[in-house]
Amino acid sequence: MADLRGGDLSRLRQLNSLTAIRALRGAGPLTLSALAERTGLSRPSMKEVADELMELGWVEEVPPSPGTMGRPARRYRFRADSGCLVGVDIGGHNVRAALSDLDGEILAETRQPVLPDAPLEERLAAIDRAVSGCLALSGRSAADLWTVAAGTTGVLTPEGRIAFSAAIPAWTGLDLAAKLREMFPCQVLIENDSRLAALAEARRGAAQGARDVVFLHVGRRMGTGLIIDGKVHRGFGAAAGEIVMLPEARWYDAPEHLNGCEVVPEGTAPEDAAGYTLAAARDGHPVALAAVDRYVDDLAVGTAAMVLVLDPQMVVLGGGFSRSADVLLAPLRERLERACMRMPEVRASTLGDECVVMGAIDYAADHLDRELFTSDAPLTPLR
Amino acid sequence: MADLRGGDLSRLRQLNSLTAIRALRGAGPLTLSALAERTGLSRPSMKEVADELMELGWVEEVPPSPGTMGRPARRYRFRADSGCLVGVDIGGHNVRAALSDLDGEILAETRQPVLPDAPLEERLAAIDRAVSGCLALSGRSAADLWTVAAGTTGVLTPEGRIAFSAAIPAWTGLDLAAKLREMFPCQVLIENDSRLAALAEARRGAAQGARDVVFLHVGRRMGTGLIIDGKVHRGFGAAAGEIVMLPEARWYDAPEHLNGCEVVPEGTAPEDAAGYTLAAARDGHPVALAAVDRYVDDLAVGTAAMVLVLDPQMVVLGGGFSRSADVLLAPLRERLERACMRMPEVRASTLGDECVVMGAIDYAADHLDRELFTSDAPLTPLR
DNA sequence: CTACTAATGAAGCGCTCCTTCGTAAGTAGA
DNA sequence: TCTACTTACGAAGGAGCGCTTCATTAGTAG
Repeated sequence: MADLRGGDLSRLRQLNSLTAIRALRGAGPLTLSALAERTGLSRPSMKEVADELMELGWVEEVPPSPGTMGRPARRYRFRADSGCLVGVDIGGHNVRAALSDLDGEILAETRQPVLPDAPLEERLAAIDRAVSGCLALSGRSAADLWTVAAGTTGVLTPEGRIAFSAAIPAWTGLDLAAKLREMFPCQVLIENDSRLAALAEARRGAAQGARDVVFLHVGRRMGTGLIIDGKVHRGFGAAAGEIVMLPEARWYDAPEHLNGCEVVPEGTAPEDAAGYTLAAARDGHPVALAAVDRYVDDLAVGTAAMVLVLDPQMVVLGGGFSRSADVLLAPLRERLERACMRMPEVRASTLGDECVVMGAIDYAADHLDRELFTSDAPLTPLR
Repeated sequence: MADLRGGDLSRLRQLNSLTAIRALRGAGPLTLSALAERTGLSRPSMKEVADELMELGWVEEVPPSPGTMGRPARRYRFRADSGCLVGVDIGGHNVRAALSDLDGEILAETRQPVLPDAPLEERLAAIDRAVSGCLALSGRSAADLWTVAAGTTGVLTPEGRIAFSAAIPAWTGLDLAAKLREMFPCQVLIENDSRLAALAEARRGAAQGARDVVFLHVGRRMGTGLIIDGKVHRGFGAAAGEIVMLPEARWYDAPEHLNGCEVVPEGTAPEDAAGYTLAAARDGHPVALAAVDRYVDDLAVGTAAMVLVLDPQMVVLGGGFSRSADVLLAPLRERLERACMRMPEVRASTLGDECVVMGAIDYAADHLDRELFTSDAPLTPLR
């Protein structure tokens, strides 16, 4: 029983304007006739709508394409550049940011290294530098910012506070949403990084087109992100996907099989240890293979639990260890095959390190879409 | 990027007609002025819409309510009685059916006993008798049927075939949807019984108002139903919620703790065994209490897995054993409290045996709503 | 230079909703 | 029983939006 509001004539115009914007966002520049055909409106009506959208600044004319038969047609395009979205990935060692236009087309990316145990201010400063860098690279100013979406490790509250973060000690307890709202004069969204990665994979990556996706962040810490019915599933308390907390799922200590393997050279930094084991396994080293086997044994238990609960179309493997997906995928598939009712597709991430920022951009773009296409407010003029 | 179709004037009228229907379905009979206020339309426009809906048969006039100041106002109501929905629960020992009007208001219920190992034809005949009984009780004919929604035990395929049913041997492999379409000349929907029970609890029962619900069917066989974002979650292959298949979740053999307890008298029918244990536990019998403890220990593992994955607002306990929820709830809560990131509310089902048929009715009503309110087809006249 | 193609722009029409205002049908009180 | 008051009804006039039609315009092809 959603909205009980009946429509005015102006409501109809609004609907048609939004339909036109949608059509223009979906395809490149379109002529008036093409636009009319797609929206089902007559040409004269379409013209009127287009004029109004031009006046409001949502749409602009581009030069007609030459070399066609007949009189050259006007072409219109959505002014995706009239604002920008920023996605931020706040990790332990790096703060990444990406800037996109309103269509989610990425225009600039930056990275700022930061130490895991850096004090709070330092990390916030890194965020500021990362975002400023993107703005500078793309020749924008903070006034062009419509939305900043940030993903970070740790368990969040629904309001955007950080309930707990193992990877970033200074993070726990912080009201990140409030801090970012102080820094940026625009809409601010906070989400868990694995969830954003999941979204990116579902939109642009390995799981493109799938409505129900389980994303596994395999790395020194396990994490997951769920896409259900095409949307990020965060749960009532924003704590969905935390199956790593269940001992029986055997995820918590699983990475230790790789980190503690005897093929890892003495004195290796903890974040590099698993890489040696995975590399050795790829070369057929029996001890490393056994370690990978034990790792996948454990990994498969929690994964099977998620698959059995949700029956997703696809499982995507991301995170640090997924660079060695060639070593992990086959044994993981084999175990899941035995454990699952219906075997989902299992794929490796195709987006790599930029996964989270892209997901953040997609998250921001989704939010914008919802605001645009489901609100009852009339279209406002764009500066 | 849903629909790119722009609107005509008639589209506006259609929108307003649907809004009016929606308003009338939500509240009882409404006067023209009340209707106009709720939909935001002006009175004259509302009148025109109402006239049209009357002509098409969707709405009818009821006598004005007496005793009011001023000139008595016309009142209109949605003709919920111009069709009916039937929900069917096909279980091992019983086939239940309920008949409702188009608003989901239940008008008749029937039950047909049937043996678990009865041949296929016998069970289908029981379904026919159960539905016919409902029609007779409410004075309807098969021609009034708009939708039949059936819930049954077992694993389904997305198309409504029965992939596997442990409780009803003759069921496995049956194309239930096709069979029911032969029997009833209307829309036929098939769903897993636990999912329908979950829907009923979310709409009318213990979890009313919650958008994300985990329903546990606790009984001789474990089953689950998930409501995510207010809708039944069936998964890509309609196999969601089958965590009982995961040995580590410790669900599969859990009921044995109750069935095999030594307080159960020799020679008790297997379906009654657990009842003795639960009753003895309620009386404080130490052996029974220990059995219940072991049962809940196991139950909590799989439940914690689902809660950690989904972070639902609520967990509802239904199924045969939930009649003894007083014995089970406290220890279950205690274990979940320790295992879960965010503790959900845990409640007992309030709908009892009629849970599945009610869920089936709600499922059918949802389907009808979607057809009505999201289709672009104009309103058709009702007979 | 002419024929052809395809988009443009203006005119006229019909539908849907809105506002306004006089009228009708009740109740409450003298 | 009559009058005043309240509330709904119904008709009239007006504005906005989209549709169809048709003459006009700006290109390409030969």
